[in-house]
Amino acid sequence: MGGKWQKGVHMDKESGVKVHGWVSEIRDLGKVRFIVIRNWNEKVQLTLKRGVTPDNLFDITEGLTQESVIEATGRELKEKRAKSVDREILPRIIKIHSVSQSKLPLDPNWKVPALLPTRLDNRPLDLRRPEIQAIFKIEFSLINGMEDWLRNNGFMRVFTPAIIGAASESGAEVFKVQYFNRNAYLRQDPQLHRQLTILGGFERIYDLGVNWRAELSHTPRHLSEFRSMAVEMAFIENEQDTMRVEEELIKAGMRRVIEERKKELRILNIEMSLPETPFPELRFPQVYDILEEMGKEIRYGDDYDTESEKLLWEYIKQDYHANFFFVNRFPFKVKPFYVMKEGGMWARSVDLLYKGLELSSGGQREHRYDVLISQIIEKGLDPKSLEWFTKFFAYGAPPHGGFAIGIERLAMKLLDLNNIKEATLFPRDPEKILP
RNA sequence: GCCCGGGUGGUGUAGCCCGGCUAGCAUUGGGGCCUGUCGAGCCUCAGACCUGGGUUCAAAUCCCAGCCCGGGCGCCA
Repeated sequence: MGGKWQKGVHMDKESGVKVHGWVSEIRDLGKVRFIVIRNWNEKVQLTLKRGVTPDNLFDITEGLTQESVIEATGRELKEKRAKSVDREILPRIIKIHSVSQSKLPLDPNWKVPALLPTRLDNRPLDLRRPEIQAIFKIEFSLINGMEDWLRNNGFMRVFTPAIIGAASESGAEVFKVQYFNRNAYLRQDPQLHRQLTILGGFERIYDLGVNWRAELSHTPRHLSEFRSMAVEMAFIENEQDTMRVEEELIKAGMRRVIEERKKELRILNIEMSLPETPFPELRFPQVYDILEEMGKEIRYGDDYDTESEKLLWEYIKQDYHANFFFVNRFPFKVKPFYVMKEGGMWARSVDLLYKGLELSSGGQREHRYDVLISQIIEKGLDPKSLEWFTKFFAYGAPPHGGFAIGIERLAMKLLDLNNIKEATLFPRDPEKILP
């Protein structure tokens, strides 16, 4: 008999409804026993009554523990009497798939909240909580909305290598891996291969993938392994084109979340509304003046620091009533060799900040072979070591640019999470690689 | 990597300043009572001072080291 799947529940007219899930609560009142199960869509109460329910169901559920996995078939009450569940069922059959040990390492019912390290050590149990599942459902919709927007606007998804033969030169520390009989590195950004794909004649691409950073960062906004939505496009006029794409992309992701994750947003108590576009743009060197007015002195030509990011957010909130904003024209000396210069000292290099946190870096890349080589020399790098990358610019390179948005950072800030690990299923940091 | 703060039953905490008697509470777990509970209730039992060293008659409490965790900074997404 083929039933149909509806909200994770198997429907079948003759035998009634079939439900499954993890046991959330058991309340035994002697002659009546309530078993509440939870799955990723709903909570269902099984009501067992002496005299109505077959006696064997009382027997087999006698030693049942919280977090055991069961399946039940029975009649659904048209008017449920249970308050805090979605449905109530009088079971006829109960099948026990797995009995959980008692003394749980954390309580998914959250009667006693566990701390983050405990939760991450026992992540599969933590993930059973509806509010944690809500985070990842929202993240799924966010990425889906972004990908759909990219596809609808002519971008093609590509996969670039995660293992690279030479450490790229962005300054971030890389993980070394044993590659047969020599050393290789895990990418800290798909940047350079995205550019090489552009040189391959693919004009609008994105790479949704993993990046690794071997930095000893102990902060609520860093991971050793994180994912990014990395976009690259050819034949741009200037870096403004990448900014227009980036803000629409973010908006499209948020629009999708608002459309299909109302329930999850409510669980997390988040009111999400679409930001206005275009996002405000601040530029160096005016950034120095803004900061100085706010009492923060940054030397002309230097990069700003974490405190400045927050100050600039304050400024943007007051003057533009916005939370997203771009910072453009960073000093060339604090950016990598491949960015396009602007007026000698600055670069067409753009960061996107949201609520005071850097979400992405990007901008226009240098596509002129001679200029690229001279910038490598200016940075004090060995042109020979980058030849594997630069030599293809000698055979025809279009103007191009792009950006990479940190997925977990975006999700973290959209959902007001206070640690990026909350937005990661199994986060990796310098200490933690298990589970 | 640097600077702060912290590790008490399975989970979350009180106690630490000012060392001292069965280390308190909640939740969880075992047993019992209850036919509509819903953070069920009531009775009862069980379970802990991160590791190592030092000071002292006596250390969860004071000192040192290590390990682990959290926050800030740097770096970045």
